[in-house]
Amino acid sequence: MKDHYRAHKKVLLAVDCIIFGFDQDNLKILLIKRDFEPEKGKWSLMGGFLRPDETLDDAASRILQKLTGLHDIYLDQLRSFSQPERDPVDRTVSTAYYALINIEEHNEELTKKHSAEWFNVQDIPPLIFDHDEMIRQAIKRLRYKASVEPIGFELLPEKFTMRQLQKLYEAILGQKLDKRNFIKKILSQDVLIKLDEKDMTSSKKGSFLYKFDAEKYDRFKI
Amino acid sequence: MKDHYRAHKKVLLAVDCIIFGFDQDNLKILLIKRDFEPEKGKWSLMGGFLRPDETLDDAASRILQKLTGLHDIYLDQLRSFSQPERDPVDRTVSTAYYALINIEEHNEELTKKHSAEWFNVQDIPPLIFDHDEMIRQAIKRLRYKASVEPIGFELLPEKFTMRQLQKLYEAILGQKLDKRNFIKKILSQDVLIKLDEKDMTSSKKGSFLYKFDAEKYDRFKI
DNA sequence: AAATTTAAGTGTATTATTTACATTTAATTT
DNA sequence: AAATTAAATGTAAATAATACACTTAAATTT
Repeated sequence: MKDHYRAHKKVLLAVDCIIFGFDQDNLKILLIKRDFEPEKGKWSLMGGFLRPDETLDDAASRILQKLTGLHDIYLDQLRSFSQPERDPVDRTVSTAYYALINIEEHNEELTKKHSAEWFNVQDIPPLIFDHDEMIRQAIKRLRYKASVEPIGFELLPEKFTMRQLQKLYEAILGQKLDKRNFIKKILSQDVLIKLDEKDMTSSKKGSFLYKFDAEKYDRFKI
Repeated sequence: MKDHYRAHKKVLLAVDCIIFGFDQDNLKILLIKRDFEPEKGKWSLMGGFLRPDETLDDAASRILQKLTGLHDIYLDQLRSFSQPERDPVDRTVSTAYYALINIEEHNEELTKKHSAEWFNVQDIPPLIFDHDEMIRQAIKRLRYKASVEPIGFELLPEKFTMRQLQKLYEAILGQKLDKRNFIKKILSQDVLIKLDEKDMTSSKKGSFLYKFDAEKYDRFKI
């Protein structure tokens, strides 16, 4: 190795995942009881360390898969957190990622293992290190995204009603929305396909189901 | 150190700075001729390694100050880049920051040292590693910022004309803007103070100078 | 002193987007 | 047949974005 490089101290690089889910009412985050020291037994984001042969994106996918068993999850890098004393054991810089997953479809795999548990975003327990700050920033980012591009494909079942989609947006943005204006706006984005099928569980009349037009949805993404 | 931690490989953590400046006509980026191996002599972003006692933000400030001599520069974290082979010498993850500085006020300090040179954003030479990708993403971020909040305080002299501000926006966004609509929009944001003073260099009539209202400008920031 | 030159400064009409707001409809249950 | 339930729907008003061209202030030239 070149001398110039040798002079510098290496650090541990961690990845922490803010895993968002939606349960038809509330935006939730998956937390785990940390099973090693320090702070063993406290609530924490799911995390792990970067391996020599992978990118941070790879590491986030791997860690997410370990917890959820799921491949091909939506993941986006949030930012890196680097307070020198954030982890008291050893200098560790952590890059936070956030993920969106469908709770209903994958609930069994999730909470069995790792003593994982979903918490409403308004109701997060005390967390280790700077994980609360990571969550704060992830929510801010998710809100921003919801305001500029369609979102929800990853958080909803394949077929969903307008009401469900609106509730998801309300949960993300933390505010009530007007039904007519919401529908108008969403339909103008032209990313939904209206199905010939109704969901009959919510009312006597039933409500039409929609699905995302994957191609148009992707084209919309920034 | 705890066993759990010992098992993981440490990496070098670098910081690279995309330094934006504006010369009254073009958006520019400051590059340096790299003075060590590998890739010695090639153009590169200004960078350095994280020290044990500092945050990534601190490191970016320090590195920026080394090159520019300037304190209190606007700096924002872009994201971390982690391809395993991005630096051929040793595994190095780099966190990119972008900075905005006023070229005119600081040109001497800058280009003397470190064989630094300003390049138009449309005209960046081949760079080492993944620095071109970092620049691409930084420009994208800067454009986004310019579209949602006032920008330019850091890139313009203290007093400036509407024409200069418009040219800055045009350089950032890479497109011509309508003069009347631009002024209307900027004034509606209520972050400018019109001075009783004219710049007489650009025309016979002279044009009024403005400055930013620091308090209102900051309140606008996301 | 009048005419010319130069860039600064200004307004309005049109279109698109966002917001506020209430009734009707389809199907089931009683 | 009447009542119930949530779904579905439209319009007017306000705000924001866009397109577009002439007048003005001061210096310079004739």
